[in-house]
This record gives sequence, structure tokens and C-alpha cells, in this order.
Amino acid sequence: MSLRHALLGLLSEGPASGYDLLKLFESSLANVWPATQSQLYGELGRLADAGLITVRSEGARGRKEYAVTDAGRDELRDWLLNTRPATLKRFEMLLRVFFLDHISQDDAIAYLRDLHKEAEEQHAQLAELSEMIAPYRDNFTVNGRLALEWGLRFNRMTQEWADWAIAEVEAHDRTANPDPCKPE
Amino acid sequence: MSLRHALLGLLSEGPASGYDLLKLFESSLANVWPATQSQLYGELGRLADAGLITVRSEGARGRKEYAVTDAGRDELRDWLLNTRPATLKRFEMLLRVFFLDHISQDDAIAYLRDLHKEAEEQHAQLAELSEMIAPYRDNFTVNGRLALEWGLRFNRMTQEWADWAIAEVEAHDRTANPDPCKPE
DNA sequence: CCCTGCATGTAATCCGTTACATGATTGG
DNA sequence: CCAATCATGTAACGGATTACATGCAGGG
Repeated sequence: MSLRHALLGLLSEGPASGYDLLKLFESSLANVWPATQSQLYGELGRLADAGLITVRSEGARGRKEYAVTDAGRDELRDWLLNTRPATLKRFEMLLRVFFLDHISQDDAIAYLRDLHKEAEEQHAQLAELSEMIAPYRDNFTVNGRLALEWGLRFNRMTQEWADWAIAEVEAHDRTANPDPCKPE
Repeated sequence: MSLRHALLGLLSEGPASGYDLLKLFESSLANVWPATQSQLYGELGRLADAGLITVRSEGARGRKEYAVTDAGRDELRDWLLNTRPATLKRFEMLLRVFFLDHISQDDAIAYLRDLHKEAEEQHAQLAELSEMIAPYRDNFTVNGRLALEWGLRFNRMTQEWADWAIAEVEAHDRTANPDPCKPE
């Protein structure tokens, strides 16, 4: 239930509407915890029912401004202090690597080059974001920079790995097995 | 729908029962694409209905041995060649980093140390696995080693990042704000 | 004979995605 | 006045997790 805590965290920085929060998810949290509009409004309702947030005011166009309650703040702290991230990782990109022997060596290398390229592009995108937020000094941005640095290192690491993996696939001679898709 | 392709991939290495496949998921694919028993039997049924796999033989204790069909092999190749991984990444560990200003500096550092430790432990676990599979030379293991190397680099990277982040948090003096949980 | 491991299945529930549906306000 | 943006909500569907439920076979 991390969406719930993401919302509590964002609202702890200050009150906001569902729409405001959606924008925050699209900008700051897009690479870390994506969420859709549907999900967000649904969870806001549930948080309000549970008394962790309240509607502080209603504005134009049916806008509801939510604020976190003391109970909500407690819940956030408890999540941060007393629970550990349950990291069930699914990497489709790596799953494909397991089955690379079912396509030709050239296609396998093309796949790895593609991964390299994507990591390069995402790295560039994050570097740009890093420059954009450079002037800001608020707590949220300071924390965000820690996460961003992780992303930069992650993409650099993936590029280096892809280079290594390409060399590895090239070295592992499969010419003895000209039709690797049907090993029998 | 990657579970489907994971199953097709495993069955392309040779026929197996649901139980066999479950063991493979628990060993080889646990860190890349975890799947539960329920999910697996359900998907096997759907794959059989779709004609991508067939029951090659039925053994003792109701054991059904599945084998991939030509249609299934085509589907696997198509997945590998003509689709790109849709990487929606959710990192609860990083989400928490965004809200580190809601706990004390000491607690924040303790959290980062914990991440370091977990990465260290997972690295050790993967290194052990690496030694265990060292003698094997089959295609599946060769590919698996590529994925494993990514995991080793990932955990090394995360450790280095955690060290950097701890220094960063220590440098960012928050003594001026003695109650960072309630910034107002 | 009993325990462990082999072996399969179903049901409830939750979370996430996509799509549909609607309407108010503001700036050009 | 029209388009873009602000703003919220619901419904259908699919995938994942947890729990429940059952039973056979082989080794000690």
C-alpha cells in the first residue's frame, strides 16, 4: 500500500487537491512511483474515510483541498520508521535476457544495444531534470536529488553492463549451433 | 503479460510440469520475475487453451507434462524480437527517500545504512549463486549469468550510492530545523 | 504407517490500467 | 465564444497475492 503513503508524504509538505497531487506524481514521482488519476482519486477517498486526511476547503470547479491529519502524519512516520520496503522486483528487461538463446546472436546483440540506448536516453533525461531543479533548496527537492542521483547511477551502471554483455555474447561462439531456436 | 512469455521460454528449454516450472521460478527467476503457484497453474491452463502449449503426457499424482507448440515458439520469438520491455518501475525504497525529511537526521541515516546492508547481503547471496552455477554450460545458464552480473552490479551500485547519500545527509545541516516533521 | 515432497486446483481480495463520462473556469 | 486547462468521478478488466482445499507416492 505505498500509494497511500506517497499521498500522505506529499500532503505533509502542504495541502493540495487531487489534481495538484496528480501533477506532482507526473513530475517528481513519475520514475519512482507512477500512479494514474483513477487510482489517485480513489485512494484519496479511502484516506479521507480512514481519517488520515481531511477536506480542508472546497474551491471552484468542485476542487477539494486535502490536508493531512495528525493520524495521517503518524501513519507516515510509522511507515518510514517501522516498516521495511517489501521489494518484489520485476524486470522484464532481464527476463528477456534469460531467453536470448532463442534468437540469433545478431538479434541478441541488437537487443542489448537497445537497452544501452534506452539507459543512455533516460540518463540524459534525468541529467536535464537535475539541472532544472538545481536552484531549488526545499526539503522535498533535496530528498528528490538523492533519488535522482540513484537514477543517474542506475542508468550508467546499466550502460556499462550492456557493453559487457555484448562482448560476452560475441565471445560465446554459437556458430556451432546454427539454429539456436530449435535446440533439439 | 510477461508471465506467459516466461513460461513459454522455460518450456522452450524442454517439457516440464507446473510443479517443475514453479521450482524454476523459485530458483532461477525469483529475482527477475517472481510468480506464485496459483498464478502459474492458471496461466498454464490459459496457454493450453490458446494452443501455445500442450499436455504431452500425464504421469503419476495427476502430473501433467507440458510442451511448447510451434505456435508457442512463434509467440516467444515475436515477444523477443518485436516488442520492447514496458518498464514501469516502482521503487518503494526510493519513494521513502523522498520523505526522509519527515524523520530525524539520525533515523534517515539509519534507513540509508539499512539499504546499504540489504544491498550487501543480496550481493553476497548472488555471488554465492554465481559460484554454484559456475560449472554449468547450458544456454539457459549462460543467459542467466548475464542477468546475474546485472544483479551484482546493481547491488554494488546501490551500496556506493547509499554511502554517498549518507555523506550528503550528514552535510546537509538540519539542526536549524529541530522538528522536521512539522515544518510549519 | 507416517511424514515429506510431489502435484494440482479454486476463491477472495487488492491493486493498477484503460476507458468512459462530465462539467466549470479562464485566457485569448 | 472557443479551446485549453482545471477538476472529479465511475466502471470494466486483468494480473498478483493470499489462503484454502485436496490427494497421491515414495522413503524411512
